[in-house]
Amino acid sequence: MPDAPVTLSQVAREAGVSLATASRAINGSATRSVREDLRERVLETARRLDYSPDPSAQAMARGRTTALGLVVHDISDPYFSTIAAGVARAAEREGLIVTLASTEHSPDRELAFVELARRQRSRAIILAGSRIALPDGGPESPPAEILAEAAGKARALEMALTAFQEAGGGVATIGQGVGGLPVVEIDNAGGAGALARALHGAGYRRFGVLTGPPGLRTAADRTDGFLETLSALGCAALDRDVVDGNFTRDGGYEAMTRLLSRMRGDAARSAGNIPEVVFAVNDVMAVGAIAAVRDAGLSVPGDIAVAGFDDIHTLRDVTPALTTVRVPLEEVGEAATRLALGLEAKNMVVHGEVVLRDSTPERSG
Amino acid sequence: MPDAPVTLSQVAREAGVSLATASRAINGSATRSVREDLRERVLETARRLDYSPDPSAQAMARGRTTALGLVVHDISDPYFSTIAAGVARAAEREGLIVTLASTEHSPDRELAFVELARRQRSRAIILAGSRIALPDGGPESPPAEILAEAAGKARALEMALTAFQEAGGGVATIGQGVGGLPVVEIDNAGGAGALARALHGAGYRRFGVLTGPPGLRTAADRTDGFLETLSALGCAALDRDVVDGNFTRDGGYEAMTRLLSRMRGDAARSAGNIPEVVFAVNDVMAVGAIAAVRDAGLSVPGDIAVAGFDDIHTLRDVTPALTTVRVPLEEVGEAATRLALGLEAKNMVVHGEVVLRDSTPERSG
DNA sequence: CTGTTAGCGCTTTCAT
DNA sequence: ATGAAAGCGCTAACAG
Repeated sequence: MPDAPVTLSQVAREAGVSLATASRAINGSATRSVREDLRERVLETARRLDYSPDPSAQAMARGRTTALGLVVHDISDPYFSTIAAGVARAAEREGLIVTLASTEHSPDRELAFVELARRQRSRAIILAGSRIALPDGGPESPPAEILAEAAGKARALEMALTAFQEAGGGVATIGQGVGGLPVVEIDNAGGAGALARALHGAGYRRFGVLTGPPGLRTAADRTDGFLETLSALGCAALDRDVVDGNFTRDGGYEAMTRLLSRMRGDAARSAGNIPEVVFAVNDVMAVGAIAAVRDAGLSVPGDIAVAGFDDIHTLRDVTPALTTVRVPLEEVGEAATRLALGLEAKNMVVHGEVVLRDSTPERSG
Repeated sequence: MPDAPVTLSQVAREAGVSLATASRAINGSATRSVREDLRERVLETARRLDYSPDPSAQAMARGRTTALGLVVHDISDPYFSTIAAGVARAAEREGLIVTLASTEHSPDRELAFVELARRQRSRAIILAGSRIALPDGGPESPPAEILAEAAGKARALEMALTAFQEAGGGVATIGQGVGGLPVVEIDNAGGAGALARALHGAGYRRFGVLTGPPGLRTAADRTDGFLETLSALGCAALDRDVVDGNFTRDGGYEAMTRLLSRMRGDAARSAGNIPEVVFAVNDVMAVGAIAAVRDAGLSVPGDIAVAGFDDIHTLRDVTPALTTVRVPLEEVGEAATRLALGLEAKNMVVHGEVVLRDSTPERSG
């Protein structure tokens, strides 16, 4: 027979106390206290009956749930799944249940989940990799109407987040700040700059960049940080390529293919206009870029060196080993959780660490 | 001001109807119906007030939640995160919220989550990669007490799952069946067998196997399927190695390293006792194995060919491209969701597809 | 067809 | 220190 879960009142009856006392004994009330022997008795019967509270009922009574919402673009992307692992660990430590939303890059779905979190009275919500930030309207930026629509959605999301916060929920974003909301900031610009400096130090002088999709702040910051450091060093990128799509392996492949074909057609090719190294703004794209180089009959790093960003663990064994900027993603997830829960001072910033590997060998000459 | 979410009674009042009518208008009661104009009016006010129901309250009243529990070993493992993507997609389609549990390979935590799901009255629960199955007590099997403990935990888990089911929850497991519970079975043995046949067809005759941790059914089935087909073809594996740890990249690395050192010391080495190809029972391990071969100063596939299992998307670009058995993990996740929800007939089985790539080139001679 | 009224399981005043 | 009772927001009998 479907044995219904044991309720608190059963425990109370069995222990010979009132419902209220049982409740207080089990989750120690702030104001009231319970006589030692009674508490003992209640706890013991609870254990014996294998009682455990119904989260929904507690949520109703307390006006807040025990749920922590995690919103990612795509849980199958190792960037996000690594963050998710950190969040899951930290959440469990706090006794919270994590509810996962994989938006598949849809801003509408992102918004819907934030609103769901609010009405569901989630304890907190963590947004990873939000597209919230807007492109700065550079030369390759999309048409105005698209921009306006994106701006509208970004604003709606920010409002929803703020509303959630005002309703008492905790919020944390991962990546970059959003209108004053708490953030575990990843120093994308700084990391990319450090990478540029390291590559320059290794003897590279001619650079290409696969920038990732316009409108993704993470991508833009990495690009900018890289380019700015480059010019500070007296170099300029030879070529940059905007990747459509979503920061993916295939995006990296296509971008590199375009970059390569541009080089081929280039009359200035003999003038040394070929990048010695190409920086793809994340590892997953870098891997696609390497594949593209190979499919074009060239070699990495022989003909072109390639560097990425993130240091995705699963990609640790690609060949040649990828030069990248390590970001402790799992820790970022944990930090975001603590931040969202108010266990931590706000707005921490995580710095990446440059890791030079075989994909960008020291360049002698 | 923390604007509290709009409640149904506010909507009812505003629309000038009773609470019950409002409820019926919004989620069409099975038995009762509502006059068209009233329904309209309610719906309109609900929209205007931006009402949305409180899931906890609905859960209490209805006696069941809108939550779908997903339990995985490690969400940062691409095998599981890909499954999770499928589950998330299917769940969203059904209007369910997925609550994620990453157990970090702890059977205790697995059990705890199943029990949580029950008392929380989750609609359904999906277990991926459970360690539920027991080793068959082969020569390398662990000591009896460990076995007994594992058996106890497996039994407890199965009981919890059954209890959950009897309480009205849906259940699906992924990988292999568990005591008659619904399962999206992955034909691990068949896939591994097909791989063995394909490698044999490509000219390989001397095989090694990195079997993965004892006690993991998925690993065991793949190993067995491979070895059985091998002997049917008149071959035997030269060497097999048990990987401690958890089916991971490092596990693969270590296992391959051990296998290699065994070969070195082997007097029979000149007698052709070196495997031509090593089958690692999943891609992640295979990647580690390749790294180990290289670190030993040998090459893949020049000195040793390597094959994996799963066809993890993120690993698509390792070099050399990995021969593997493709498992449509995302679809598996979707199927499991439908199965757990009773939208699908039970116990589907998914067959993998052998994909021969550069890591196991045709062997002439 | 609509409205009234019990709860769902738990927390929390408010009395005692 | 304990208990009785009033909800939390919603659904589902049960009356009209």
